[in-house]
Amino acid sequence: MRAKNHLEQALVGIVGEMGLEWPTKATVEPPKDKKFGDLACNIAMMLAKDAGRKPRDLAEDIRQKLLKASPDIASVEVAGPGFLNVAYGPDFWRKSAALVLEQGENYGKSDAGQGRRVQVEYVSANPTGPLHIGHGRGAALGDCLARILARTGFEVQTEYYINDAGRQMKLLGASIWARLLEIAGKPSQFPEDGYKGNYIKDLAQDILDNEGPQTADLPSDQGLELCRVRGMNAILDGIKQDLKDFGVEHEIWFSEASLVETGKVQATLDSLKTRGMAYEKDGALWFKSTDLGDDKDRVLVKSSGDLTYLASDIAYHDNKYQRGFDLVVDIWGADHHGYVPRMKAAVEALGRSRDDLEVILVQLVNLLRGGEQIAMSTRAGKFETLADVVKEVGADAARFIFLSRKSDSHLDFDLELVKQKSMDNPVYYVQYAHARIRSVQRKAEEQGISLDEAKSADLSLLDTPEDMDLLKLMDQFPEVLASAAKSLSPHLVSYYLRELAQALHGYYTKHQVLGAGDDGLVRARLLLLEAVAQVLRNGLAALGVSAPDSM
RNA sequence: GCGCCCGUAGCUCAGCUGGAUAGAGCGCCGGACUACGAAUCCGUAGGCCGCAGGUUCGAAUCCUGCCGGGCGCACCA
Repeated sequence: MRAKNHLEQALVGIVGEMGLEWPTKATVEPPKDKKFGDLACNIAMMLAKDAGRKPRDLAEDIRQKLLKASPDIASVEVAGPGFLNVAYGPDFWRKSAALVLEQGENYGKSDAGQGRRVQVEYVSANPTGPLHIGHGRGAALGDCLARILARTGFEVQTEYYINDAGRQMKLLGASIWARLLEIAGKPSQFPEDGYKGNYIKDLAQDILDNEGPQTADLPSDQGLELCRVRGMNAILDGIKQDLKDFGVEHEIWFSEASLVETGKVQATLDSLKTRGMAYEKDGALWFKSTDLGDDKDRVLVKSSGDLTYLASDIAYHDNKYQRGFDLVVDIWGADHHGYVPRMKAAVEALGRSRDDLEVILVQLVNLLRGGEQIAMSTRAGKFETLADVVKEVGADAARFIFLSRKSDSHLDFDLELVKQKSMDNPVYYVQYAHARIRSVQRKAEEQGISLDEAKSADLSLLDTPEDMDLLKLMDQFPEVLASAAKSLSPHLVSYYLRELAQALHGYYTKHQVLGAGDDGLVRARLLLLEAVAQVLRNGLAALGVSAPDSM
């Protein structure tokens, strides 16, 4: 980050002096291959046409100016079609370690978001049953995204939307009521589309235990309502607990029913009508979403007078923006992708830019055990719950797997593989790097070398290629976070951590720290290791994964 | 039929706001503990980046058309 900023600034200055404009598409980034230096820039190729010169000639000019611009720049080479390959001197890189230690757990943070207010809404599963593994993926993603955004200068709030107003809730009540009557030995009819899981019977039993056997004699409308409310609350409590055990806590739990009851839905519908975005036809109220890129208009109020889910969802998003969010991020299961165009249309109809809503679609999780697929369906009551999976493999391992893939690719989650403490689950690889450093530090203290003492070490003793690799990687961390935030892609962070851990393990194998011989060198290396440990901690914290002192 | 996502090494996947010989882990094969934790490290082999066109000085990356897989196309949520 320091290096990139430094070079970019220098180049912008030089380009300006030459009377040329800095193109937004110009890039300054680490090249694929280390032999091309620390940073490569394509500016000469971008500007060649405007300047009326050959890319390589232009690059040569810039090269000369760049060398004069800063003593930190050790070398500049013109390569290939006109790349500028820039290398910084060791002293420049050594400052990375000092900076990390100085900033501690704040290292990596930036103000890239400039205080924009962002809401991340995720999981939001209907409270009709326990969370399954697919919800876990959304939970990990949303939670991690919120952590990353908070570290990069956004003001973030997390939220869970409870669909407590619709048909599914009635169905839940009916399912429980039927089971309750069954247990009480009364005639009952289980609803055709009802929820068949065993937890429904447990809920029925709980209600009977708490309310007494006479509950089964209630008139059915009262019984249904009791079961609906009790069932929903019990399931919500379970969901909250499961999320908590997974390291996920939403700040706001927002009720759909509250929107309906307070007349917010009606108000939003009225405002759509006022804007000419809604019209009546066939006894129903329609949203004119075709005006805004949807392929057909959508019903808001059914001819029966009932609200559709879309109506309350539009009102919900209206409410979000009224709460002052600049950007709303919704994390949905990929099976809802068809819903995106109408929601984007809705946001526009509400008078916002459609870019003020970002929908992240999370592909389904393919749950396996030893290569064999495990079937999942909430309705049929056959599934492996999130709680079961977390219990079996641990929250850290599960989270890391979820966060190691971009969200729009399918994910194979093999319980047996995830449990293995090998590179099949890189979480252990990264955590081990941290634990290893901790172990060295413990040994150092046993030998009477304190960490505080090491902080005054002479960093110029760090001069091997492996030292430089670690220093350079640490310098990249703030930018990794910023770019993960910008592209809403937490997996960038887990890939980065794997790379840093790899460099650390390599360093560890090649260079003795405590056995370095020279006292000064021992301290310098201890300091380097503490800086690496700090970055590992900061990165893992951004993922919501622990950084253990020993394993 | 229309729409969205995916198709990169034997397997699981990065890379996709175009850039220099396409990367990682696992697996295979071969090495490294009388040194701070071998949950580690080092090395070898392995690729018409689904196919065909197009744009460009330059395409895994952008555009078009096919092929294959997944998911959607309700006055359900």
